[in-house]
Amino acid sequence: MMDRKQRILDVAMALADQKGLAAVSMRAVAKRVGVTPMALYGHVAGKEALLDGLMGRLLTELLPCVADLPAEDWQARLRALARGVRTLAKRHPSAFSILMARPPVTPDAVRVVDLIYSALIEAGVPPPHVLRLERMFSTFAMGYATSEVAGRFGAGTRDPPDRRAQFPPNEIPGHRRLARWLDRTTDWDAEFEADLDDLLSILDAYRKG
Amino acid sequence: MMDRKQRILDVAMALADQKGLAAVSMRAVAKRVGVTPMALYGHVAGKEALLDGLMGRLLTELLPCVADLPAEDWQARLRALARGVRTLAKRHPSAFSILMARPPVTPDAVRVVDLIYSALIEAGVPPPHVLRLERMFSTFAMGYATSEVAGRFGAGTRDPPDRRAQFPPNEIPGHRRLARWLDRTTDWDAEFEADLDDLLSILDAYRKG
DNA sequence: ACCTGAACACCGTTCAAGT
DNA sequence: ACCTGAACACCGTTCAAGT
Repeated sequence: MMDRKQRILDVAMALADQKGLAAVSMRAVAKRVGVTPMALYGHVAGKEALLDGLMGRLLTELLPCVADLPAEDWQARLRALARGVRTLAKRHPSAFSILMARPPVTPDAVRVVDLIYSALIEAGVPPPHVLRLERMFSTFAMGYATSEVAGRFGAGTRDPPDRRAQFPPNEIPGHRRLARWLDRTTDWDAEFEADLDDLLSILDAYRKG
Repeated sequence: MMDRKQRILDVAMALADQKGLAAVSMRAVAKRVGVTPMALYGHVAGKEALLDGLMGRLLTELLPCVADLPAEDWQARLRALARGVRTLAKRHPSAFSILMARPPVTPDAVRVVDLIYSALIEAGVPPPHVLRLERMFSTFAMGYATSEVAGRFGAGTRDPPDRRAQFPPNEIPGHRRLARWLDRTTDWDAEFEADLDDLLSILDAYRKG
């Protein structure tokens, strides 16, 4: 038999994937594990610890995305990490939001940060800028993925003619001028890659070697 | 007497500010309003609608941050918006997370997006890029503010010597090489401004006029 | 060491009833 | 039109008790 704690986290993640994060309750997890709610407390300190455990799972799942890439190819590694974040968000859309909502406390969080630090150092970014640019890079990747799965993108432009019709024309002049483009559908993969290009071009400006 | 719905949202926001988003329950709001929980349902469709109402409040509070700035000064407007987002997050740290967790459905969400569209158009960014760069810009500003108030920044580096000590030295080589800088405290205001500089420099590359 | 049962103080929401 | 009371099906967690 498997470690009980791992089984609990398996069940919690499956529940999040199938029914959303709101359905991840101590009682629902216990029922699926086949045990009384109180039995969970022997393996997990409480609900908060359960969510931290899910965060750990997410970060562990992210780590292998750079495994095949040599340390020298820092651009490929940064791109792979960013794409990995987005893939992770699509695999676990409900649980993913934990990553932006709570402080990262697991060891793998430090490992992920270290992958980005190492890539930036390899790129020749001076150390004082590495810390900041790591945060900028990860903030963008997580923010984009979160926005995508949470529906933040598209909600403002979804059914745009209807929404725009609610406003007097001069109140939202930007939308008015962009109407032609707002009615197009967006290729989110392509947009993400274009954003990555722009961000990597920023890094270029800081490289010294 | 004030509109009941506005009073309900006042109370909900105050509750979020004082006791966190988890304390914003229909029952707790009703108690503070001085009414039975069921009485709320006449003015708000349910808990979800209540949270949408809070999102509306946040966006309405953000809008005036560019009021004094002329449309021509698009750089000042973008900077003011980004700073406004961050100020908003500090004023309502708990409620702020709603903005990244749910699709923006209020009219003011469209108005905020329009301010950024207009600034980018004013800057001379070609229309096809405006939509993408608006999302990149807002994703960054919201992501930074969310990370800051949710504790995502700093958690990995807080008490860094202790955390680093848990790892064999070669497993996190980036942290090892950056140890000298990791032990410094970070000026988050300055970091945000530096990030803004970098993002605005990206926009510069797309300007045509 | 690991689990259970009963209990406490909470949730969101429905529904029928009151004024 | 607006509110209430009782009820239903849930929560997280404590505590004493079982094996």
